[in-house]
Amino acid sequence: VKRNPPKTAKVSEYGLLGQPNTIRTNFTTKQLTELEKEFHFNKYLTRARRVEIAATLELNETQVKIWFQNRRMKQKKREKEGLAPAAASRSAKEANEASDQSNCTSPEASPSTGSS
Amino acid sequence: VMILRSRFLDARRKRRNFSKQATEILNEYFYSHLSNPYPSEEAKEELAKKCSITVSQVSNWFGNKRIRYKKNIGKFQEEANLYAAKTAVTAAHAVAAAVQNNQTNSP
DNA sequence: AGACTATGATTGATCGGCCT
DNA sequence: CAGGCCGATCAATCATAGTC
Repeated sequence: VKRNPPKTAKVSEYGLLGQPNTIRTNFTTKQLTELEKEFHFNKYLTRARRVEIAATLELNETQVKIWFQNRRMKQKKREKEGLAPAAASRSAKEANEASDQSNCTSPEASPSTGSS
Repeated sequence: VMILRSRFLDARRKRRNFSKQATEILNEYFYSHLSNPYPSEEAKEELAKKCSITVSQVSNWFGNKRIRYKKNIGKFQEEANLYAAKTAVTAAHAVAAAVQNNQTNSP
């Protein structure tokens, strides 16, 4: 009782223009790092904060808003999966790494990517 | 252009193909619900259990399957026929069993 | 061994529903 | 009625596994 039609009827009806509207913008590492940092500070944004971040990172307020929304969903999914696979193992060994947050879901660490 | 490689080694992106049996089960569901290949949360949980994978993986599988199927139906025609036939056979067996059952106890 | 294809996962963005 | 959030999905892309 959730989905009826495949929908996505007009996700970007670029009628007579050769410019696909819905472009999947590629966030830079810097933008992602800042967004991530802000997320750890606050899971939710206030209007003011959103405006500020958007300006700082040169993004639309909508993009920032959506990023936070997706980020929250991502975290929820992570939490959910990180605490269920224990089907037949009570071994306290891998009790888990729950209680954390500092955990970085996106190890941006560019190892030795001296890449230029 | 160089700075765009931010999608690097997502360490955990270590993928493992699902077992042949799991794929079998997923495809069976997909092709038997081709008119509406959107399993409910409950159905996903059931499929996940049968396939020994997570619900998220089931979701990913259906998401990828739906898009890729739509993108090139022709490429999946053979597969579609194969599962359609398999489903038909299963149904036929069910009917046969029902008939037999009906005969044995229907005075 | 290398090119090409199949496939699982990730993610910016959209859709519909619900709430404030 | 506008605006934000959630849950599900889409669609493009990444990186690896499998095939030839």
